[in-house]
Amino acid sequence: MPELPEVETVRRGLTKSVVGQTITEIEIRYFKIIVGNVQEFRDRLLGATITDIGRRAKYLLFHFDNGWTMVSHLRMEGRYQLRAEKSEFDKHVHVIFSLSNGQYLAYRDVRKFGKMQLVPRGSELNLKSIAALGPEPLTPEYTSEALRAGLSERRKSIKATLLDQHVVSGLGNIYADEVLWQSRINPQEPANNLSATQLTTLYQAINTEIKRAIDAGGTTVHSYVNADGQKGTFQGQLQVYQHTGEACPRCGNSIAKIKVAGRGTHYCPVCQPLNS
DNA sequence: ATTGAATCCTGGTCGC
DNA sequence: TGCGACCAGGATTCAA
Repeated sequence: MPELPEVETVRRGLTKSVVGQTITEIEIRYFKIIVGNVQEFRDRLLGATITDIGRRAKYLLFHFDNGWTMVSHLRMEGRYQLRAEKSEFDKHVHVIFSLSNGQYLAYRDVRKFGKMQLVPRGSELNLKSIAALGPEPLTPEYTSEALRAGLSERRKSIKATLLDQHVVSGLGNIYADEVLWQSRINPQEPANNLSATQLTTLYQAINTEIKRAIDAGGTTVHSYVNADGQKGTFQGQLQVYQHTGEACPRCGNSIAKIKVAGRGTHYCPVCQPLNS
């Protein structure tokens, strides 16, 4: 599942490969990927040139020279592919942009959970879903005080709270498990029950982990591949995610997998104990 | 206001 | 070998 580091990696790859390109044709094979009127989506992007690509948390923001911005969320398995021939796309490709350089930029999504939406440039941050996002790691808005305040009013588990994009944005199932392990916090610990030390440790771990993952080009799990077709390497640095039954790198005990808030959760029961 | 459940999807896995 | 049942999982919607 692409999280902030993976989306940032995709953003950088696409910035190199498609900025400056003009959309000459659009083929939409599965309409439900598009939020809003499909015909308007198509009409507004035909002839438009990509000027730059931004990002907010896990949302990609394709800015066009005609004043429109395409907001794209990859959800579970969405990814972009750049190919020389349309025939190279399989049945999971749902939207194909023909580019002025003759290449094709496609959106592929096996589970069809991803969404694309066109909004006037500058209004994307006002979208309900984006406006409600909490501060994201590695930005001035993400402070230890913001984290403390956000967690203090949540009684549900810290794992569920980290997945909730309203407190901190950009984390998903992989990095939530990893930062909790780094911080020696039990995933089921109520968010408002963290000690001051745990809060400080968690705050730092989130920044550090996200930065390291971005530097590594993200984590490649299952279907995730960035726009260049390259794989990120951060999976080699994961300590608990998908390491069920293996030895905890810190204490040697067995990594457990449980379900928290409906999500598979990996942790070490020995060095991530519940607070008493 | 917060919280939990249901929802969307398909490939993979399991049991027979 | 095949087939039905079940599951994962981010964000949204709805209900409590």
